[in-house]
Amino acid sequence: MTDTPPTLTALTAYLLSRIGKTARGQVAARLGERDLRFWHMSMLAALADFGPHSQRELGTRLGIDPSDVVKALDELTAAGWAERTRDPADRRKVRVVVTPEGRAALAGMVRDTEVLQDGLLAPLNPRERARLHDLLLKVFERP
Amino acid sequence: MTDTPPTLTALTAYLLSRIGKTARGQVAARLGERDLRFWHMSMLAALADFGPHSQRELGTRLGIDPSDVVKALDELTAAGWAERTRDPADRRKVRVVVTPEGRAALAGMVRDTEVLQDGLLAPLNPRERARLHDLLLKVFERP
DNA sequence: ACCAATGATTGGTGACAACCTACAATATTT
DNA sequence: AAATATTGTAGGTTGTCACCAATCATTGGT
Repeated sequence: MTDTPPTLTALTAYLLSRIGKTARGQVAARLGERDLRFWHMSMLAALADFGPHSQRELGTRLGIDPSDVVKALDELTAAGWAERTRDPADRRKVRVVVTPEGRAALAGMVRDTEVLQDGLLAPLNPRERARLHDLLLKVFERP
Repeated sequence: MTDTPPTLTALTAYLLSRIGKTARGQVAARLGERDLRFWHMSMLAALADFGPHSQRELGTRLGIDPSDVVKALDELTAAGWAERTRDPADRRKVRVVVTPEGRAALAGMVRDTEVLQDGLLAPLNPRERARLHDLLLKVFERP
């Protein structure tokens, strides 16, 4: 009775949308326990992986509106996870860097996500999980 | 510069969430051109695949609040795609059936989604697409 | 020196999903 | 018959998300 219509499950796009939503939901719930949102992690990851950004760079990289970047960074700096300093070369720009505390927080979020992901992918064995990740990556990096 | 942080792309949960979102977005955009929403398709599919439902059954099957089912059905019946008749055995219940026009509309939406899905999965060859669908299905039907 | 463009910021907006309460009609239980 | 539960319905709330316009400081070009 709780079954999903086959007409829908026959569509890969539907499965992606549906599973993506539960994944998103679980991550959001997990992060929410510590009053975090999805883009807290995204921003910290961007800063940790690619080094300092201007806010505009951050926005374009993550596909977020510049005005929303401001609000997000307000919280990150308030938590002591990122710091804003004026770029001396171009004083309009803000140079955003991640702090060691920010890196630690990011590591925690990643671990949480991995635990959760283990549950989500429970029906798959390690080889299948790797295969799934590989295929998703290909789709994601649409060349 | 538009690259996504590897810390994130290393997480299958992130890829699922992200790709799912774009899939959802594209389907929503496509349907939106005809003033349709996601659950128009879900409901029609449920009715077409499993036969008549009471509204509560529809709601629990699709994970939608009963009050929202009402609003959704208002639109479906207004479009002539579904019909409400009182269940003679239990006059509290409403028996919801899909009309032939509803089935035709559903078929159209499915075709649209398939076209769109072709674009989304462009980086994969047919064999890979089948494999992806298979893996997603396993995850979806978590036993 | 002036003007146009850029970056950050503020303060909104509209759309939407999820949820919740109250209620009327009907069924079921006591 | 009376109390209780279920079903559909109407209406509203909340949070989030994406987006937009206006503003201010700063820069680069002319």
